[in-house]
Amino acid sequence: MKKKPATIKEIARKLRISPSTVSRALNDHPSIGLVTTMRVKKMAEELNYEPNQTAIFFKQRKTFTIGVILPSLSEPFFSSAISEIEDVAKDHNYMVLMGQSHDDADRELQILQTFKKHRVDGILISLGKNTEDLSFIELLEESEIPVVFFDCVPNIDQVNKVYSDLSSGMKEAIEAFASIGHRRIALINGPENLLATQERETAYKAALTENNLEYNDKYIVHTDLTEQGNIEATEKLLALPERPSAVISFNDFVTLDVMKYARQKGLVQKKDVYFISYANYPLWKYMENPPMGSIEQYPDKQARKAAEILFENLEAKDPIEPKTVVFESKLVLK
Amino acid sequence: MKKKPATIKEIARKLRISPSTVSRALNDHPSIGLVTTMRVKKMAEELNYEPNQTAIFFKQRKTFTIGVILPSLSEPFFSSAISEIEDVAKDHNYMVLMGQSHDDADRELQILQTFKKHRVDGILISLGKNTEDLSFIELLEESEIPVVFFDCVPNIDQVNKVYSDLSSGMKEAIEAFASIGHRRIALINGPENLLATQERETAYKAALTENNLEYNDKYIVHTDLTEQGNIEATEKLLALPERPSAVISFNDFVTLDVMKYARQKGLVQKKDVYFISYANYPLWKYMENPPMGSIEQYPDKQARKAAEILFENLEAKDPIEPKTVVFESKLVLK
DNA sequence: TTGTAAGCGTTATCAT
DNA sequence: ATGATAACGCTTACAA
Repeated sequence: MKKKPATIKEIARKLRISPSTVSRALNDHPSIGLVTTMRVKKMAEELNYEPNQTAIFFKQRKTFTIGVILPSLSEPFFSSAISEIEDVAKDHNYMVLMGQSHDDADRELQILQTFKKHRVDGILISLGKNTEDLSFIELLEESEIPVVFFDCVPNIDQVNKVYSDLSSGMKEAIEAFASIGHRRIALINGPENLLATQERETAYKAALTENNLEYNDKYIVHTDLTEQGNIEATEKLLALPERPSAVISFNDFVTLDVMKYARQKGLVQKKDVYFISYANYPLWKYMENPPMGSIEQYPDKQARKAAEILFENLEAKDPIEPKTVVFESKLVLK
Repeated sequence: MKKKPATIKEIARKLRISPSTVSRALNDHPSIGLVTTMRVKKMAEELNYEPNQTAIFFKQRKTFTIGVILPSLSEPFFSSAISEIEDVAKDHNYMVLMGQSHDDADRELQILQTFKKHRVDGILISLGKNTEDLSFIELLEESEIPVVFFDCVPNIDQVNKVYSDLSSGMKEAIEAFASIGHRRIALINGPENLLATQERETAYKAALTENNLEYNDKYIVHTDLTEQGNIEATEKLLALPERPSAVISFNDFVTLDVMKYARQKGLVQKKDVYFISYANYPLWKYMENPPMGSIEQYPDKQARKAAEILFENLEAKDPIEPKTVVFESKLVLK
């Protein structure tokens, strides 16, 4: 026994007035008499009337929904980002459609297409680590859906993007190490094809130079970010004749593996070796022996800004020039 | 210069055929000739036609969207839950609207209403810790939106629910402690008003009895789950004349604080005191000195099952009897 | 095999 | 102050 939700027509029929009057009354249109308005509202109440938003979405060509694509919510970085996004969306009376790419470019594209099908009003996206084909951006431009990239952003102009400048934190990290006497500072970097990897490398070299430290390519190793890869990278460093005394790694997860492995090899942290990494893991405070510091990238600030830019676009009458916002990363000592 | 998306009408006009033929051709309706079908598809391609889903949603009274409400994505438990849900949804060609209650009953209700407004086809919800007013359930029943509760479920019949039986894990934990000689086993429980707290307490007492251990109410303390609360609870236990040698806590986050505090007080883990807690933190493997074990509740299994039940309901012709599925919690030693 | 027309629920325009 | 009508884009009886 399905009882369909009440409609404006029904209210109109019961009240023997026209649907348009009902519509206006419900929207407190000034031209409708107080009495009528009251009668309509009362009847709406009685019938448990709820406007059919799908009809409204359809008519208004707007869904009050934004789509968010990010690699994985299991990374604290992104779960904290999406929380901010949800809050901003809520303030604008929008809902959030969510999709995880799991760093899979195909899946990313598929989510994007589904978002488009669902006619989201705007899109926030943090690209997956393997996304290389950026042609979808043109597609989005054609369909005039505003897009803001954050965190992992495409290396092109004329798009909205919010990201973190990795070099400021790298500089602080190397300064911090240098100031307590380290001269052999290694970098455990990520997969070589990643922009994020290249940025770290550039920043690393620049910061060494600024601190009058010699660059030695033996001190840069790479990991594919798996546990196995992290361990292999560590082994390479440990095998060096002049072992590094300080290590900066791609992210906290890498450092966790590296620290564990180094511990097994009998190395004592903050004595034999010091660690700093790009932050994506907020629970160091519980560790008995945390690394020396983390380079923070402030996912919440990035995400909020990205969402705000998106809503500026959504609420603007005329197209807005693409914006780029960069937040400095910052070393935070533990 | 806005170019509106192409519509079926446009294709029809250009091809000088009727919109219905176009519609049928696009949907591979068997009655339409192959030639026509081809011509239509070609033209659709040329015009970059994309069906306006909002119109389809409206007409079909379906949005192919499910809403998921959960307390907070920052808890690994829930981020892993929502990943499963997203995967199941994807298999059914559904999208996921996401809302975090942050354990705030008002916000929970508000999200629920927005979901209803957006006409989601179904809802998955893990109740917040403070939700006491369950009257919204009737509202949902009236609007005939299928709902499946998971993890934190209401204590009523005639609803779909999937949750974890806390007592099996508690039993295993106490057995594990008893088998290595512990006789003074404490419970650091959560806020007293929570169902989850009451369940733990009941299970704790039952398990003690089963293992011929004496129950002493001094060994149950409560925390409000803040760091401060966790520490105070620990202090109470440490102040006891006969200090417990083993501690089961409400969840891993509590244990993290407790372990840290105990360490500061000079207690050595797995010598002076042993820990087990309900799992919500998957990164113990990186710890130098993890607790003895965690009681797993398998968020992924719960969430998947809940989603599957939801889709059964969504795809069923006739109403389905409410289902209850219980997974046993399990002690996993580290 | 294809076309015609009605309808989904709402709102905006134009009349009265 | 209120009503009639059309329109949003699509699907689907029913007709031809």
